[in-house]
Amino acid sequence: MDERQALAAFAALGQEHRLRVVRALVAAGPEGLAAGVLAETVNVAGNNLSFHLKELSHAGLITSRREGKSVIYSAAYAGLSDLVQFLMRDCCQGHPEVCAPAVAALAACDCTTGDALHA
Amino acid sequence: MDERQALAAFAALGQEHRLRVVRALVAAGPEGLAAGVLAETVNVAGNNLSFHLKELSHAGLITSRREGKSVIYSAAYAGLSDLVQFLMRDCCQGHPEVCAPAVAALAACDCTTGDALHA
DNA sequence: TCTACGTTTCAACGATAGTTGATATGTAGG
DNA sequence: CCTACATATCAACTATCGTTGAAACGTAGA
Repeated sequence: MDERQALAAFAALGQEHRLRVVRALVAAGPEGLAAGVLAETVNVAGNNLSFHLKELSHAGLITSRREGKSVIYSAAYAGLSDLVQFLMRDCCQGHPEVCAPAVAALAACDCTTGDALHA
Repeated sequence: MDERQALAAFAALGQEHRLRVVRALVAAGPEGLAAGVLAETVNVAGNNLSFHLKELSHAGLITSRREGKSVIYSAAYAGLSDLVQFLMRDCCQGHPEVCAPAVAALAACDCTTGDALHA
Protein backbone atom coordinates (compact mmCIF):
# COMPACT_ATOMS: atom_id res chain seq x y z
CA MET A 1 0.00 0.00 0.00
CA ASP A 2 1.37 3.40 -0.98
CA GLU A 3 0.75 6.76 0.63
CA ARG A 4 -1.98 7.74 -1.77
CA GLN A 5 -4.00 4.65 -0.97
CA ALA A 6 -3.46 5.10 2.76
CA LEU A 7 -4.57 8.71 2.54
CA ALA A 8 -7.76 7.72 0.75
CA ALA A 9 -8.42 5.01 3.32
CA PHE A 10 -7.81 7.23 6.33
CA ALA A 11 -9.86 10.05 4.85
CA ALA A 12 -12.65 7.57 4.22
CA LEU A 13 -12.54 6.36 7.80
CA GLY A 14 -12.50 9.94 9.07
CA GLN A 15 -16.17 10.39 8.21
CA GLU A 16 -18.88 9.43 10.67
CA HIS A 17 -21.17 7.57 8.30
CA ARG A 18 -18.37 5.78 6.50
CA LEU A 19 -16.66 4.69 9.70
CA ARG A 20 -19.94 3.23 10.91
CA VAL A 21 -20.46 1.49 7.61
CA VAL A 22 -17.04 -0.12 7.78
CA ARG A 23 -17.53 -1.20 11.36
CA ALA A 24 -20.96 -2.59 10.58
CA LEU A 25 -19.56 -4.53 7.63
CA VAL A 26 -16.59 -5.80 9.61
CA ALA A 27 -18.94 -6.97 12.33
CA ALA A 28 -21.26 -8.52 9.76
CA GLY A 29 -18.49 -10.76 8.47
CA PRO A 30 -17.76 -12.03 4.96
CA GLU A 31 -21.44 -12.52 4.08
CA GLY A 32 -21.83 -8.72 4.20
CA LEU A 33 -24.91 -6.54 4.24
CA ALA A 34 -27.27 -5.20 1.57
CA ALA A 35 -27.11 -1.49 0.79
CA GLY A 36 -30.63 -1.02 2.05
CA VAL A 37 -29.86 -2.69 5.37
CA LEU A 38 -26.76 -0.53 5.71
CA ALA A 39 -28.81 2.59 5.03
CA GLU A 40 -31.07 1.71 7.96
CA THR A 41 -28.16 0.68 10.17
CA VAL A 42 -26.23 3.93 9.83
CA ASN A 43 -29.38 6.01 9.31
CA VAL A 44 -28.35 7.58 6.02
CA ALA A 45 -30.41 8.23 2.89
CA GLY A 46 -29.91 5.65 0.17
CA ASN A 47 -28.47 7.98 -2.44
CA ASN A 48 -26.13 9.50 0.11
CA LEU A 49 -25.03 6.10 1.32
CA SER A 50 -24.33 5.09 -2.26
CA PHE A 51 -21.91 7.97 -2.52
CA HIS A 52 -20.09 6.88 0.62
CA LEU A 53 -20.02 3.23 -0.42
CA LYS A 54 -18.43 4.21 -3.69
CA GLU A 55 -15.77 6.13 -1.83
CA LEU A 56 -15.09 3.26 0.56
CA SER A 57 -14.91 0.87 -2.36
CA HIS A 58 -12.49 3.14 -4.18
CA ALA A 59 -10.37 3.28 -1.02
CA GLY A 60 -10.17 -0.52 -1.05
CA LEU A 61 -11.93 -0.90 2.27
CA ILE A 62 -15.06 -2.67 1.06
CA THR A 63 -16.18 -4.88 -1.81
CA SER A 64 -19.58 -5.44 -3.39
CA ARG A 65 -21.47 -8.14 -5.23
CA ARG A 66 -24.93 -8.17 -6.74
CA GLU A 67 -27.44 -10.66 -5.38
CA GLY A 68 -30.80 -10.41 -7.08
CA LYS A 69 -32.21 -6.93 -6.69
CA SER A 70 -29.84 -6.13 -3.86
CA VAL A 71 -26.18 -5.20 -3.85
CA ILE A 72 -24.32 -6.81 -0.98
CA TYR A 73 -21.36 -5.01 0.53
CA SER A 74 -18.72 -6.61 2.69
CA ALA A 75 -15.55 -5.46 4.40
CA ALA A 76 -12.27 -5.84 2.52
CA TYR A 77 -10.30 -7.43 5.31
CA ALA A 78 -7.13 -7.46 3.23
CA GLY A 79 -7.41 -3.72 2.68
CA LEU A 80 -7.92 -3.09 6.38
CA SER A 81 -4.96 -5.28 7.15
CA ASP A 82 -2.79 -3.38 4.69
CA LEU A 83 -3.83 -0.09 6.22
CA VAL A 84 -2.96 -1.21 9.73
CA GLN A 85 0.36 -2.46 8.51
CA PHE A 86 1.03 0.84 6.75
CA LEU A 87 0.30 2.77 9.92
CA MET A 88 2.46 0.53 12.08
CA ARG A 89 5.24 -0.22 9.63
CA ASP A 90 7.27 2.91 10.21
CA CYS A 91 7.11 2.55 13.96
CA CYS A 92 9.99 0.17 13.59
CA GLN A 93 12.46 2.59 11.98
CA GLY A 94 15.25 2.26 14.46
CA HIS A 95 13.01 2.13 17.50
CA PRO A 96 11.18 -1.21 17.66
CA GLU A 97 10.99 -0.99 21.43
CA VAL A 98 8.69 2.04 21.19
CA CYS A 99 5.95 0.61 19.01
CA ALA A 100 6.05 -2.85 20.50
CA PRO A 101 3.38 -2.03 23.09
CA ALA A 102 0.96 -1.11 20.31
CA VAL A 103 1.51 -4.42 18.59
CA ALA A 104 1.29 -6.28 21.85
CA ALA A 105 -1.98 -4.55 22.69
CA LEU A 106 -3.45 -5.48 19.34
CA ALA A 107 -2.25 -9.03 19.69
CA ALA A 108 -4.17 -9.16 22.97
CA CYS A 109 -7.50 -8.39 21.25
CA ASP A 110 -10.27 -10.94 21.10
CA CYS A 111 -9.02 -12.16 17.74
CA THR A 112 -6.34 -14.12 19.48
CA THR A 113 -8.69 -15.84 21.88
CA GLY A 114 -9.68 -18.15 19.06
CA ASP A 115 -7.32 -20.62 17.45
CA ALA A 116 -7.42 -18.73 14.16
CA LEU A 117 -3.83 -17.59 14.47
CA HIS A 118 -2.68 -21.15 14.87
CA ALA A 119 -4.61 -22.44 11.88
CA MET B 1 -11.20 5.34 22.72
CA ASP B 2 -14.70 6.32 21.63
CA GLU B 3 -16.01 6.92 18.13
CA ARG B 4 -15.57 10.67 18.29
CA GLN B 5 -11.90 10.35 19.10
CA ALA B 6 -11.39 7.72 16.42
CA LEU B 7 -13.10 9.95 13.85
CA ALA B 8 -10.84 12.85 14.75
CA ALA B 9 -7.79 10.62 14.52
CA PHE B 10 -8.73 9.07 11.16
CA ALA B 11 -9.67 12.45 9.72
CA ALA B 12 -6.33 13.80 10.90
CA LEU B 13 -4.47 10.94 9.23
CA GLY B 14 -6.49 11.42 6.05
CA GLN B 15 -4.58 14.59 5.20
CA GLU B 16 -1.33 14.43 3.28
CA HIS B 17 0.74 16.80 5.42
CA ARG B 18 -0.56 15.45 8.70
CA LEU B 19 0.02 11.85 7.73
CA ARG B 20 3.58 12.68 6.80
CA VAL B 21 4.07 14.53 10.06
CA VAL B 22 2.86 11.54 12.06
CA ARG B 23 5.04 9.15 10.13
CA ALA B 24 8.05 11.42 10.51
CA LEU B 25 7.44 11.67 14.24
CA VAL B 26 6.89 7.95 14.62
CA ALA B 27 10.13 7.31 12.76
CA ALA B 28 11.92 9.93 14.83
CA GLY B 29 11.11 8.08 18.04
CA PRO B 30 10.34 9.42 21.51
CA GLU B 31 12.89 12.25 21.31
CA GLY B 32 10.67 13.84 18.65
CA LEU B 33 11.34 16.68 16.22
CA ALA B 34 11.21 20.46 16.48
CA ALA B 35 8.40 22.26 14.66
CA GLY B 36 10.90 23.94 12.37
CA VAL B 37 12.51 20.66 11.40
CA LEU B 38 9.10 19.19 10.74
CA ALA B 39 8.21 22.15 8.55
CA GLU B 40 11.24 21.43 6.38
CA THR B 41 10.66 17.68 6.41
CA VAL B 42 7.10 17.83 5.13
CA ASN B 43 7.71 21.04 3.16
CA VAL B 44 4.92 23.06 4.74
CA ALA B 45 4.92 26.70 5.85
CA GLY B 46 5.41 27.15 9.57
CA ASN B 47 2.07 28.76 10.30
CA ASN B 48 0.29 26.14 8.27
CA LEU B 49 2.17 23.35 10.00
CA SER B 50 1.24 24.80 13.35
CA PHE B 51 -2.42 24.47 12.40
CA HIS B 52 -1.94 20.81 11.50
CA LEU B 53 0.11 20.09 14.63
CA LYS B 54 -2.67 21.53 16.74
CA GLU B 55 -5.18 19.27 15.03
CA LEU B 56 -2.98 16.19 15.48
CA SER B 57 -2.45 17.08 19.11
CA HIS B 58 -6.19 17.51 19.63
CA ALA B 59 -6.70 14.10 18.02
CA GLY B 60 -4.35 12.56 20.57
CA LEU B 61 -1.83 11.43 17.98
CA ILE B 62 1.09 13.64 18.98
CA THR B 63 2.39 15.44 22.07
CA SER B 64 4.58 18.51 22.48
CA ARG B 65 7.06 19.96 24.92
CA ARG B 66 8.95 23.22 24.92
CA GLU B 67 12.71 23.06 24.82
CA GLY B 68 14.34 26.48 24.83
CA LYS B 69 13.12 28.46 21.83
CA SER B 70 11.91 25.34 20.07
CA VAL B 71 8.77 23.27 20.57
CA ILE B 72 9.47 19.57 20.22
CA TYR B 73 6.75 17.29 18.92
CA SER B 74 6.68 13.53 19.29
CA ALA B 75 4.30 10.76 18.34
CA ALA B 76 1.75 9.67 20.92
CA TYR B 77 2.33 5.95 20.62
CA ALA B 78 -0.43 5.17 23.07
CA GLY B 79 -2.91 7.10 20.95
CA LEU B 80 -1.81 5.28 17.80
CA SER B 81 -2.11 1.99 19.61
CA ASP B 82 -5.62 2.83 20.77
CA LEU B 83 -6.61 3.78 17.25
CA VAL B 84 -5.36 0.51 15.81
CA GLN B 85 -7.14 -1.40 18.51
CA PHE B 86 -10.35 0.56 17.81
CA LEU B 87 -10.14 -0.29 14.14
CA MET B 88 -9.47 -3.98 14.74
CA ARG B 89 -11.60 -4.54 17.82
CA ASP B 90 -14.87 -5.09 16.06
CA CYS B 91 -13.38 -7.55 13.64
CA CYS B 92 -13.84 -10.13 16.34
CA GLN B 93 -17.59 -9.85 16.67
CA GLY B 94 -18.49 -13.44 16.02
CA HIS B 95 -15.93 -13.94 13.27
CA PRO B 96 -12.43 -14.08 14.72
CA GLU B 97 -11.25 -16.30 11.91
CA VAL B 98 -11.81 -13.50 9.38
CA CYS B 99 -9.70 -10.79 10.94
CA ALA B 100 -6.99 -13.08 12.18
CA PRO B 101 -4.91 -12.68 9.00
CA ALA B 102 -4.75 -8.92 9.60
CA VAL B 103 -3.45 -9.43 13.10
CA ALA B 104 -1.03 -12.08 11.92
CA ALA B 105 0.26 -9.78 9.19
CA LEU B 106 0.82 -6.98 11.68
CA ALA B 107 2.52 -9.35 14.08
CA ALA B 108 4.92 -10.19 11.26
CA CYS B 109 6.08 -6.58 10.93
CA ASP B 110 9.60 -5.57 11.77
CA CYS B 111 8.56 -4.74 15.30
CA THR B 112 8.67 -8.41 16.14
CA THR B 113 12.13 -8.98 14.75
CA GLY B 114 13.54 -7.32 17.83
CA ASP B 115 13.17 -8.74 21.29
CA ALA B 116 10.94 -5.86 22.36
CA LEU B 117 7.87 -8.08 22.60
CA HIS B 118 9.69 -10.42 24.94
CA ALA B 119 11.04 -7.69 27.20
C1' DT C 1 15.59 46.07 27.84
C1' DC C 2 16.31 45.59 23.10
C1' DT C 3 16.76 42.59 19.28
C1' DA C 4 16.55 38.22 16.90
C1' DC C 5 14.56 33.83 16.47
C1' DG C 6 11.03 30.17 16.66
C1' DT C 7 6.39 29.34 16.96
C1' DT C 8 1.58 30.40 17.24
C1' DT C 9 -2.74 32.94 16.36
C1' DC C 10 -5.98 35.39 13.53
C1' DA C 11 -8.90 36.82 9.53
C1' DA C 12 -9.89 35.99 4.82
C1' DC C 13 -9.93 33.61 0.65
C1' DG C 14 -10.35 29.51 -2.52
C1' DA C 15 -11.12 24.73 -2.85
C1' DT C 16 -13.20 20.61 -1.52
C1' DA C 17 -16.53 17.42 0.80
C1' DG C 18 -21.30 16.10 2.29
C1' DT C 19 -26.13 16.48 1.75
C1' DT C 20 -30.38 16.86 -0.80
C1' DG C 21 -33.80 16.14 -4.49
C1' DA C 22 -34.75 14.61 -8.91
C1' DT C 23 -33.69 11.33 -12.24
C1' DA C 24 -31.64 7.15 -14.35
C1' DT C 25 -30.17 2.18 -14.28
C1' DG C 26 -30.91 -2.52 -13.52
C1' DT C 27 -33.56 -6.48 -11.76
C1' DA C 28 -37.55 -9.54 -10.53
C1' DG C 29 -42.43 -10.63 -10.84
C1' DG C 30 -47.26 -10.26 -12.94
C1' DC D 1 -44.01 -5.61 -21.69
C1' DC D 2 -45.13 -3.08 -17.66
C1' DT D 3 -44.88 -2.19 -12.95
C1' DA D 4 -42.58 -2.15 -8.60
C1' DC D 5 -38.42 -2.29 -6.14
C1' DA D 6 -33.37 -1.55 -5.01
C1' DT D 7 -29.59 1.06 -6.02
C1' DA D 8 -26.83 4.46 -8.52
C1' DT D 9 -25.97 8.95 -10.79
C1' DC D 10 -26.27 13.84 -11.47
C1' DA D 11 -26.52 18.90 -10.51
C1' DA D 12 -26.87 22.34 -7.02
C1' DC D 13 -26.34 24.16 -2.56
C1' DT D 14 -24.14 24.62 1.99
C1' DA D 15 -20.65 23.94 5.18
C1' DT D 16 -16.24 22.80 6.31
C1' DC D 17 -11.19 22.35 5.46
C1' DG D 18 -6.60 23.94 4.02
C1' DT D 19 -3.77 27.67 2.71
C1' DT D 20 -1.90 32.33 2.87
C1' DG D 21 -0.22 36.70 4.82
C1' DA D 22 0.12 39.72 8.61
C1' DA D 23 0.66 40.12 13.23
C1' DA D 24 1.33 38.54 18.10
C1' DC D 25 3.50 35.70 21.60
C1' DG D 26 7.26 33.65 24.11
C1' DT D 27 12.19 32.76 24.74
C1' DA D 28 17.25 33.46 24.67
C1' DG D 29 21.23 36.24 24.18
C1' DA D 30 23.66 41.03 23.77
